Amino acid sequence: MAVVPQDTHKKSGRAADDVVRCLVAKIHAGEYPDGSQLPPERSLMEEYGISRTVVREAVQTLSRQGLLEARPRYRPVVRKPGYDAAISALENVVTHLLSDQNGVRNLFDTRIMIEVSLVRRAARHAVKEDIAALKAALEANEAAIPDSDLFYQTDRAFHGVLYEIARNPVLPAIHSAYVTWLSPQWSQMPRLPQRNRENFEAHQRIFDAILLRDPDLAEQELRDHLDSAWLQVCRTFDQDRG
Amino acid sequence: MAVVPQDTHKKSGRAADDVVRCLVAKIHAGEYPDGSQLPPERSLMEEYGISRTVVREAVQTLSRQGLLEARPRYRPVVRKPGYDAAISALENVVTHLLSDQNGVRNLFDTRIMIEVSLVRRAARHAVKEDIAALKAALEANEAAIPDSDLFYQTDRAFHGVLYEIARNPVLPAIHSAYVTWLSPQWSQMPRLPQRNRENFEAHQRIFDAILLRDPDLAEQELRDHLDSAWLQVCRTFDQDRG
DNA sequence: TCGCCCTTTCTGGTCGGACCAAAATATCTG
DNA sequence: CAGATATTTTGGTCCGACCAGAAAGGGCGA
Repeated sequence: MAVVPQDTHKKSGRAADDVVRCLVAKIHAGEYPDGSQLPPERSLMEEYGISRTVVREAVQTLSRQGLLEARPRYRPVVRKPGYDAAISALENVVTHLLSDQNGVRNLFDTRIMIEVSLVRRAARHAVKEDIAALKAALEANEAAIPDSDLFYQTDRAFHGVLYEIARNPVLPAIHSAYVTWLSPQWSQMPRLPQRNRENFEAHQRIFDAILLRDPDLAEQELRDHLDSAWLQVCRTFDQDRG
Repeated sequence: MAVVPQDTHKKSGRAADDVVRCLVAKIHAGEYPDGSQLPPERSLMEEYGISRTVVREAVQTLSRQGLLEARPRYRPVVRKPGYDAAISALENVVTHLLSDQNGVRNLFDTRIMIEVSLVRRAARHAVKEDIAALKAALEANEAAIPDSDLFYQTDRAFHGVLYEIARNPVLPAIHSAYVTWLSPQWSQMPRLPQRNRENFEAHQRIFDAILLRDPDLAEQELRDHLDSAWLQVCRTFDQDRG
């Protein structure tokens, strides 16, 4: 019997929205614990006194938003979404926003802005574990210079360490978002060991600046690094730059 | 008779996803111009050779993602989403992430980080139009000290100017996201003219630091301002702080 | 008794048809 | 021509049905 949804007749035109609200509340309240599976659609339609159509619409909505994980023929699984789930919900929209070089530039600028903040913070507050992690990432990066694919991974990892230093779970999610959204631009670039080395050396300089506890220098090195990366992208795409 | 969608039989288990992809492509390609309305569902089901169920599912998906605006009983309208549309798609997820004070703190920290970047940038690169805008916002803010509601608006507006100085359309969207998501915390705080005055003076100091072209000072003033705001919030909610 | 395979049931995915109410459109009237 | 009215369109909801894959149950052999 469970809770007959007290029929909160919002003035909403959509029946599914009420169900969505109710399900959200239940998930939020822990009535559907994280990882558990939702009742079958046919149970829900009985419980809420609505048709399966509406149930499915509600489930789909929650699924699109990342609160449910609905694989093709399995029962939907409750998933308290992480910060990264949130970001994946943006995929289609972001694709549109990035359709022109302008959008890419705008996004890239925010990346510069954020990473500048991160390195400044690192230069001032990094503890030795952070330094060690950076150093490890840097060495892996150097070792990967001859292998461009591996270099790409270690490059990402190095920047990823920066996003973790603040110990704010939002930031790694943002990093993975940048990687995902900007990778189309990056992955088409020619990868030459020569360029790998230059990028590694940029990483090295950033690392050194952090070691020196010099936020301004770290910022400058990072800006140079990312500006250079942007130039490479622009050259690859043979388009005007911002 | 319209374009029979070349039936890109992806291995996808969901029929609606194919339609979604196709519609996204058409919107993206301008075949459905921004602002135009989508064909009726019954036309689409004929065009794609699918049932109305699937059509509706696809439309709903796009609507949730902000590419369509589907008011209850109107034809869906094509909307090339702006950066803010993207953010509104996150609402439910973010609501969950903010369910505990920890999530709020994490989000607020990113706000501090970003606004620090903004004021540093302003201190270094603001042109006189920016200064003028800041000054105007500041004066409006001061004039609103006795009226707490109005003060809240002008407070928001002052910070909003900071987000506009970089002339990156992503940033104002982020600002409005912060305002939307963090307002539940803020709006329940007692609003006293005394506190308004303190906040205004903080704004004043930030503005002065920008005028002085002193990024470090501007950063410090902004941190003090936001840290203070956070303390107020914590005190209001009588919860432990991070 | 244990483990494997087969059958039944369950469940989500899709379909087609139907009805309603509101919106859009056409039509009629003054 | 304008406004009121009738008709068509269209989205929202519901129903019942079928299919195919997944889960569960049961029987058989070792």
